[in-house]
Amino acid sequence: MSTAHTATKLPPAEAERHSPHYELIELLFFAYRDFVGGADQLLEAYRFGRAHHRVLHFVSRRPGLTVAELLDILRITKQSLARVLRELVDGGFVEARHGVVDRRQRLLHPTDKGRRLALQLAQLQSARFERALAELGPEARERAVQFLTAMIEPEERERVGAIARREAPRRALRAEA
Amino acid sequence: MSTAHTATKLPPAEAERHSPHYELIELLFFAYRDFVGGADQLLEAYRFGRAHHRVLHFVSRRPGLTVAELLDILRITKQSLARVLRELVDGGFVEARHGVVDRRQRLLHPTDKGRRLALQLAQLQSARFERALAELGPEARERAVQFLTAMIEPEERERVGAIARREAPRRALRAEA
DNA sequence: CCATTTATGACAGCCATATTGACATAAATT
DNA sequence: AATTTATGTCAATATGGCTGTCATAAATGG
Repeated sequence: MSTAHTATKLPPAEAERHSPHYELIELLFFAYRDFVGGADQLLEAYRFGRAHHRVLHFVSRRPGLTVAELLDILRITKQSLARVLRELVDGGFVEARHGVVDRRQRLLHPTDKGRRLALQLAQLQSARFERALAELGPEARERAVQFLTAMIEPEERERVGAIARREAPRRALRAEA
Repeated sequence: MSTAHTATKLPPAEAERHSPHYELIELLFFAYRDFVGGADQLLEAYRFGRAHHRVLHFVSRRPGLTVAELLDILRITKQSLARVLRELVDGGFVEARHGVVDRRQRLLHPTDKGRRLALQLAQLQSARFERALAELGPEARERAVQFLTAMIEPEERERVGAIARREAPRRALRAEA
């Protein structure tokens, strides 16, 4: 595979001269599949899909999130978000309060019911991390954070980190009704 | 949040008494999104989707794979596989040779064209690992393998490992035409 | 104050990926 | 000869995306 392990000078080859990290590629594929698999099952009971989960998750994590911010996080289109958001609102999992500072905005909040479901889902996925970390050493958590962060596009990291560490939105104050 | 943070005895709670690992959950979400994102772009040029990628990947990794084995790896239904496999065969990326030992089987092989595309995709994703690992220490690779393995369902690990380490299929010899 | 931009919603239609269920065929196994 | 296995196929359906277009209300800039 593009090798040439003889002792020649080995032209660095534009793409990548090493054999690909197949093991890592596959482990990440299977790890992610199991990671989302558990939640999917629970969601079925509510007739929700992954899209609902993602929306509910970020709304719970950042109450008062605007639709635009959510679109930016999820990187989907308004139309794709519309249906799942409507279903979550109709089902009483999320509610939208119109902004006071900017009354065009719909600031999204989880209801108690939404918070409970979001927590349940987070605990499910968290349990997998908990078990994995327990199998590894005491520094495993910190290392996992570093590894996963390194896997994210550098330009994205700050934004992602802000969400993950639950910092205040960079937008100014946003009172709401 | 089912809390009761008053200073009562705090029964250990069946599910999980700690606050969930939100940071890890979100980092994995974003890391995976970026991980598959690059390949998705390349695949568009061929009018293929992720499903095609997965099939091509595993067929390239395990030439001679049977349809049943592939279904077992991907955990999708026969019908879901049918279209993408047909498109890959029609496009000349994969070819099926009927088994000699068991003539019902279709042993799947990548063509040269298929191998090239698979390699290109693997290099793309591999480059992300390469960059990430370079940012971390020299033991990062081994640690990543351990972490990702720990994230996989224990009962799945052996099977996954067999694929990832590219061991011979557990089924006996399978000559082919 | 008017024009423009912004935040959001909504409709129609399309595509990709997956599902289930039913049925068909050929080959292997008992 | 009967059954099981490996595979294929058809029809119908769900989900989660997409694009394009249009509408409305509110904010903002000249």
